[in-house]
Amino acid sequence: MPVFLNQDDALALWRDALSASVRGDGPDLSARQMAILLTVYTKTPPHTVRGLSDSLNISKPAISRALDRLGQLGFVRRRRDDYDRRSIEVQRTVKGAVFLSEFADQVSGAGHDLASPTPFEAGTPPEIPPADSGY
Amino acid sequence: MPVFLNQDDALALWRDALSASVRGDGPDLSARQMAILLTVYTKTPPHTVRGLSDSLNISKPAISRALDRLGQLGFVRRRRDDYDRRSIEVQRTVKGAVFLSEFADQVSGAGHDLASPTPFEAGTPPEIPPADSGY
DNA sequence: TACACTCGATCCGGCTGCGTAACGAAATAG
DNA sequence: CTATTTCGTTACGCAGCCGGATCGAGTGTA
Repeated sequence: MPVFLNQDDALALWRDALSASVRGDGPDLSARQMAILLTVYTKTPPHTVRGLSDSLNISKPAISRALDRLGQLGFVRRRRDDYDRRSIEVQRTVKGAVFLSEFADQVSGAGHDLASPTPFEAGTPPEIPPADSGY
Repeated sequence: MPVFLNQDDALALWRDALSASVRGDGPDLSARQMAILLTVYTKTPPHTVRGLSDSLNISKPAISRALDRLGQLGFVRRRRDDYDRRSIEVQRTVKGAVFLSEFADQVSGAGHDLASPTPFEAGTPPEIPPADSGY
C-alpha cells in the first residue's frame, strides 16, 4: 500500500527519526553504512561487495571498509562463496536485525506522531515566514 | 494526520530515500549536519548554536563546524542578534530550501512506491529467510 | 601449461569530523 | 569600576572515511 506524504510531513518524519538516532547513544553509522545495512537486510540475497558497489555507486574499498565496521558491530557477517571462492556473501545476523527493528520503530513512531494540519502546533502563532530572506 | 508504517515499510522507505541520496551527486551531509539542517528548516525560529546543541545533544564546537559546512554550501546563514550581540541566529536560505524540497520529494516518492503486501515483488519466490543464521 | 580477467582486501596520502580546552567579546552582578 | 557568567569560535590531537592504485587468490580460456 503506497504511503502519501506531503513535503512538510516527509521532512518532519525524517527529522524526528534522525534526531532520535543522533541524540541516542547507539553507534552512529554514516549514510553509506546505513544504506548498505538496509540493502543487505531488505533486498533479496545474495549480496556481494561488487553488487553493493554497483547498486549504491560506492567504490569497492569503501564497501569493504564499511563491512569491516558493520562486522565489528556484529550487524553483518562475511562468508566465502563455495561456488566462486573469490566472492564473498554478506550475511545478516540477529544483532543486526534487532538494530534495524529498533530503528524501524523510531521511523514508525515519527510517522505516527505527525500532526499534519501542518506547520504549527496549536497555540503557536503562525508569524514566521517559511523560508527567510537570503536571496 | 498520523502516518502508519509497519517495520518493513519503514525500512523500505528509509532505504529507498537514503539510497537515492547516497547514489546521487549532491553533497553528502553527515547525520548530524542533516539533523541540524532539518531542525533549522522545520522548527520555529529563532535557532542558536546553544539551542541546537542542547536539543540535538551535540557539542557546541560540533554545531559551529557543521554551520561552517552548511554555510559554505549556501544552505544556511549566520546573523548576529542585535539584542544580544554574543548570540547568533541561524537563518534559512533559498538554496537550502530548494535542497530540502528535493530531498522531501525523494522521501515522498519512496513512500509512494511502497507495495506493502510486503516482502517480495510479484514473481519473486519467497524462498529467503528474513534473517539469516548468525546466532 | 601460460595468460587474461575478476573478486575482495590492503596500502597510501589526504580530507573531514570529533571532544576537550582555551579564547575574545559581550552581558550581567556586585 | 571589577568579577563572573554566557555566547560562539578557534586550537589541538585523534580517529574515521575517502578513492586510486596495487595486491594475492581464484577462475576461465586456449
